[in-house]
Amino acid sequence: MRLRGAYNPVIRIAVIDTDSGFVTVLSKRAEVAGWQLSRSAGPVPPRDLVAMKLNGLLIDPAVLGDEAWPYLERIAAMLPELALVVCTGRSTVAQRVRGLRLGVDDWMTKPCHPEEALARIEAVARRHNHGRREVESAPLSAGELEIRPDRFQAFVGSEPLELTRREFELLYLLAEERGQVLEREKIYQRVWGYAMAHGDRSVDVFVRKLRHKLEKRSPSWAYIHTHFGIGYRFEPEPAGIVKEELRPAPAPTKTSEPRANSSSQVVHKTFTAG
Amino acid sequence: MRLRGAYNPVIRIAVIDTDSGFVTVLSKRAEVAGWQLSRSAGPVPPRDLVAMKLNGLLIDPAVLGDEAWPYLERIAAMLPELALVVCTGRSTVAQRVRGLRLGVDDWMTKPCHPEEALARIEAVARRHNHGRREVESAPLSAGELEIRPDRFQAFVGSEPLELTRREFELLYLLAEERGQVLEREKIYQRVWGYAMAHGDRSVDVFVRKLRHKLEKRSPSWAYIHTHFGIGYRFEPEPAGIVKEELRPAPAPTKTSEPRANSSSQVVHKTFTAG
DNA sequence: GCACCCGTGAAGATCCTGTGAACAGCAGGC
DNA sequence: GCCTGCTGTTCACAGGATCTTCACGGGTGC
Repeated sequence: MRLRGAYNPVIRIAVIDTDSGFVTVLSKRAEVAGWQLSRSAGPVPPRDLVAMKLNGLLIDPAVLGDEAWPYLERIAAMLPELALVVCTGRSTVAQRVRGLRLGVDDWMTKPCHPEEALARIEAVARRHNHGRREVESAPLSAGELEIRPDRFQAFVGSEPLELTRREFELLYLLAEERGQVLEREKIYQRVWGYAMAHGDRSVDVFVRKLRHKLEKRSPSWAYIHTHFGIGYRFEPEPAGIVKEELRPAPAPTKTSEPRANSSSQVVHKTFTAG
Repeated sequence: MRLRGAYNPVIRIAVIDTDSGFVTVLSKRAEVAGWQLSRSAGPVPPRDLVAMKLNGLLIDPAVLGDEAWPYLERIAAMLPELALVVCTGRSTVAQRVRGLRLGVDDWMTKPCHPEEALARIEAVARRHNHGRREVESAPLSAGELEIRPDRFQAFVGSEPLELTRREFELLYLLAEERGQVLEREKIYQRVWGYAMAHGDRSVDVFVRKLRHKLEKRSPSWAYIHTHFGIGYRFEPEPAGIVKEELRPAPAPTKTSEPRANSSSQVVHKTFTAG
């Protein structure tokens, strides 16, 4: 195995099932296909699933007992990217529909063939990856900035910004979607890999850190713009633009003081949207 | 409670199947869910499928005979965005795996419950929309206006209207339903996400703010029209038009004064129908 | 002419973001 | 094992931006 970036192409799936015969066969097939498969006979805490950075989860809810529905629901909500496939014994139409509406991606009935199980997981993953970006290794340029995924670092000239990993990933995501306004939830989902908890301010804090480091190395550019009530947008712009030219008539009433950059306060915002 | 997008795209699916009973029930359910469903008893040329702008296709390959595999393959290749679901009689594991690997997203076995069929299509579509850049990122044009969901903002030329989030969502909703008169309650329901309290004037206030900003950037057009006792309608019209051409006979009575824009008062209303 | 509806402006409440700092987790070095 | 530096997370506060609400008056339909 080799090191890979944050954007790893290895397919990692987990199986939660007590039918060891089925799981063993599945495991063999998965190995042939080059997938990483981990198995468990009981519920795995959602936190751990997050840490495993899974692409798919095949689960028999029967092993969860009463906790099955809440568990599935929690998983689906926390990890919307995860290919969540159920494979279980008899079930009613209502149960299947409930599961699918909850966020389960596919529902198979046992006995099911391992090959079909893999094919279905694959189909879900393919569907999911469609919208996704291709291999990311090409450096991006923006303003004075050069963002190099191969180094997990951004540079101004030859000076690195000394970004930490999360900072880099956030910057890279924003820069990839240059010009687009990204909602906080989307950002969190894509950088952290799971759903943002209500009230989490991490994205804001990291944006602040990024701005700080960006400004240190590239003071005359503004890169990250706030969109009130929505999220952030990446777009390199020469700083100091206050867009006066837009005002039809400045109408210098009385308080016509320049209002320019007072001391160290810097205008990060363009507030295109509120 | 949080803000939500107001964009509710219609889901369009097609069914290719000869089992008219099944299709009829399906069709009923789809209607209830607010989906558009079109039916066909034989193969539909891929070109036509493209033109239909479908979100999903439910198909029984049995009606295609020998052409089934190539047909499925062509569809999957031409329309990777389409949720392609098979629902057919008995099949072998090998057939199912082949189908899934070809690009079929889900494979059900008849007899299958219509509700489950819809739930599965929905599940595929949901998965698909996740990785994807917003479905509704296509900008709308109206008069001098360009409405860009990717920026949560509307522009005239390159000048943004500087709409806040709510203002934008309201404008976008109205523009999506261009030409339709929308009741206040409906508008509130879709933009705010919950039912409007009796006597709430928020919609009116936001329409006013919108008109104000629209007029600032695009003074020679009227976009939002009031329908007394009902609600509002979006339709870009060059300003100053009083719709004389609609009256059977202009019959220039006496009040033929230009009634043009007196000072700052502007006519927002067209009052086509009370 | 009379109810009712809508446009308008403003004020207060509410929500959102920037900011600084404290806290927790982890890895490496001693 | 213990200390230390680096990261990432969480919290509380303050200043603004935005949203809601209200009252008033003119407009509209009957």
